[in-house]
Amino acid sequence: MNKLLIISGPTSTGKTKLAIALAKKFNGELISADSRQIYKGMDIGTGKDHPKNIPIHLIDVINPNQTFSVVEYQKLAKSIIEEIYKKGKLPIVVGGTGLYINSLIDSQNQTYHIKPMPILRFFLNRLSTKWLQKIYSILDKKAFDGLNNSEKHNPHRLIRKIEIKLHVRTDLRVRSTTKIKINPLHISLTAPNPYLYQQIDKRVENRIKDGLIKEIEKLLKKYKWSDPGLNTLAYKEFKTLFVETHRVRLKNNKPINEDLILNQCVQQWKYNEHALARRQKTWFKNQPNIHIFNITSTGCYKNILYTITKWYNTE
RNA sequence: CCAGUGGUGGCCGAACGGUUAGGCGAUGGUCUGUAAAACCAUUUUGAGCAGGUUCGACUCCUGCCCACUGGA
Repeated sequence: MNKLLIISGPTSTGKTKLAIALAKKFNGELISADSRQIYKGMDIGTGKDHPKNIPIHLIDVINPNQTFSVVEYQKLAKSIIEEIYKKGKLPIVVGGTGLYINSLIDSQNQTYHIKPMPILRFFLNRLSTKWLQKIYSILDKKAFDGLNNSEKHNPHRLIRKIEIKLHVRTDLRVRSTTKIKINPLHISLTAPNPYLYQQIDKRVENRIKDGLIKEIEKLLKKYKWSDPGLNTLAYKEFKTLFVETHRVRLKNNKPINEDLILNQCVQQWKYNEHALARRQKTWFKNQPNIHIFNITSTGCYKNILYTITKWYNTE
C-alpha cells in the first residue's frame, strides 16, 4: 500500500531537519505543510532556512497578495504525492499547519466541495458577530444551539457555516477525491513550553539579524499590509514600526525612538510565536493515530526511527 | 540638602471614600475553503512601610523609605 510519512509539530522543534534526514534514509521526497511558506518573497520571516540543494514541494507557490486555502493545498499536495508514488519514492509531508495535514489523511466528512461565495462574504464581513449569530440561528437553530462558546463568537467560522447552509445544493454528491488508498504514519514532535520559548526567542533574534526588516521593506514596495500574506507572524508585528516611522517622516516633527518601537515589535512577535506554539500543541495533542515524541527526552530520535522503520517494512 | 511628581496583582495601567477597569503575559481549550488565521475559558482582592481620620480607605492626613525630574 502507498505509504505517506508525516512529520508535524509546533514551531521550532526541528521538523525540517528531521525530515531531511529521513528523506535521505528512506528515499523520500519532501512536501511542505506550511500555510506561510507557500508565499514567495517571505523567506526570512517564515524561516525557509533549509539547504538549497534539498527540494521541498509547495514552498513559494503564490504571491503575498493572493489568497490560498486548504482546498488548494489539498489539490496540489495530492497530485504531488501521486507523482512521487509513480517514481517509487516515499512522500514525506513536513510542517506545522495541522489543518493542511488533516486534509491529506482524513478526507471524509468534509464540506470542502462547497465553494466560498465572495459576494456573500463581502456582506457578512461587515456585520457584527451578534448579527452573524442571529442569521445562523435563523438558518439552522439546532446547529447554532449546538455550537460551543468559542465557535459562537468566531466570525470567520460563523460566516463559513452560513455559507455552507446557503449554498445551492447542486453538487451534493461529494465526488470522491481519493483515488488511491494511503497508509499514513504521523510522527509529531513536541517539547515543554519553556524549552520551545527559548528556541523561538533565539530564532527571532537571528531573523532580525538576517535582515528581516529589509525583507519587509522590499515586500512593501509591491504589496500592502492588507494583503493576505502579510497577516503573518514576523511581518504583522512590524506594521506599527513602519506606519509610525512613515508618519513621522511625513510630518517631520517629534523624532521618535525607532529602536524602542523595534524592540516592542520584536517582543510582541516573540509572544505571538509562543501562542502559536501552544495552539499547535493543543491541535496535535488531539489528533487520532498520531505518535508524539518529546525531543528533549533521551532516545527520542532512536524511538522515532524505530517506529518509522517498523511501519516502513510492513506491507 | 530643598522642591515637585510618583510608588497599584508576573508586567503595564485606569477610575474611585463604600461590588477593584482594561491590556499584556501565562495556562488550558475550540476548529473541516482565511488555520502562523479567527475564537473561547481560567489566572477570584493587590495597593512601598508605619501610623492617623472615618461606620468604611487604594482613594484623605502625618511620618519614614524608594524612584524619577528640577534646583542648590
